[in-house]
Amino acid sequence: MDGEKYISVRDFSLKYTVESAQPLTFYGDIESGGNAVSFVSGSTKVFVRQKGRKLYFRRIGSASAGSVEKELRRRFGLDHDMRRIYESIDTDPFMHSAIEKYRGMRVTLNDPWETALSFVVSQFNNVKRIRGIMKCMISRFGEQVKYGTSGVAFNKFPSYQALAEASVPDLMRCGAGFRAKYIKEMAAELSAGFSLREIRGMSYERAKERLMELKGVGDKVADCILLMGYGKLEAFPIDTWVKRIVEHVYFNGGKKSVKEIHAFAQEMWGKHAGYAQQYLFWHGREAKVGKRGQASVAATEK
DNA sequence: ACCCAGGCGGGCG
DNA sequence: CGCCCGCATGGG
Repeated sequence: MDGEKYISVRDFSLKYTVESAQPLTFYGDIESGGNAVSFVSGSTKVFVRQKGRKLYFRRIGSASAGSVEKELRRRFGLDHDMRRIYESIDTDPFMHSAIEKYRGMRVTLNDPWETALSFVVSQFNNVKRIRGIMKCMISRFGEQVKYGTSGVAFNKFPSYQALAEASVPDLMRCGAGFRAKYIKEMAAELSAGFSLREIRGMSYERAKERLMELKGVGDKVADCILLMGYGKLEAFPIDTWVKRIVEHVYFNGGKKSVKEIHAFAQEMWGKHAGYAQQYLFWHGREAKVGKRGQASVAATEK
């Protein structure tokens, strides 16, 4: 392991990024109130912490410092043009306060398989339990890596082959519940040759259609995979929170179908709708928008 | 006890 | 198509 190096950053918050229920949140180890995190990338364990405009990192494993820096830039969206993105999603008072409150939160870009597994596990589930299930699967099914004589050891992210070979009861022992059969079947489809690589070259619409052929992947999970696994920033995942928040903030509480909300989001935020979604989701969730006891919020207020 | 959680698949009209 | 239901599990 080499010493610590750093990347200069601006409009970046490691804390908000890792806390906001993205794939890394589900299996990375968040420390120091969100200002530090460690995670395994390939066969290398990476430690990251932020102090002001410096993002410090160190590593255990074979990857070079240069490749880790490149991975961090890619993964944390450090090269996203935040000035332009904020400009295009700062459409109303609600979005404005979301941006103000969580400035620096990035949409992360993760491995497609890691993203797919994370969001299949996320369905009809809560963040705390998703974390527990992901960590269990990593420790039980991920190949163990050891470095040096000090006995430093950690597990790689499990391969889909490993999960395809696992039994449903084994997966359920990690708390996966009724999702266990989806996980096994999706892993089996990938092992049988379903190409996640080919998705990369497809249009958003075609890619979504293709991903939804996987067991356990529906409209919402497909959009999550496209947004956080492929960097398709126009994807707009609609979960119970986003649906409730959009209805409450932009339609005065009126019920809207998922289809109507997709159309609304595209019209409103276009190619950066995915960024708008992440800020809507996190700000709305923290403020309990549309839930009992929330403070009043509306797009037109004030 | 009861309700909910970053939904999806399957069945029905 | 759209609608409705069941689904494992743990925490509030």
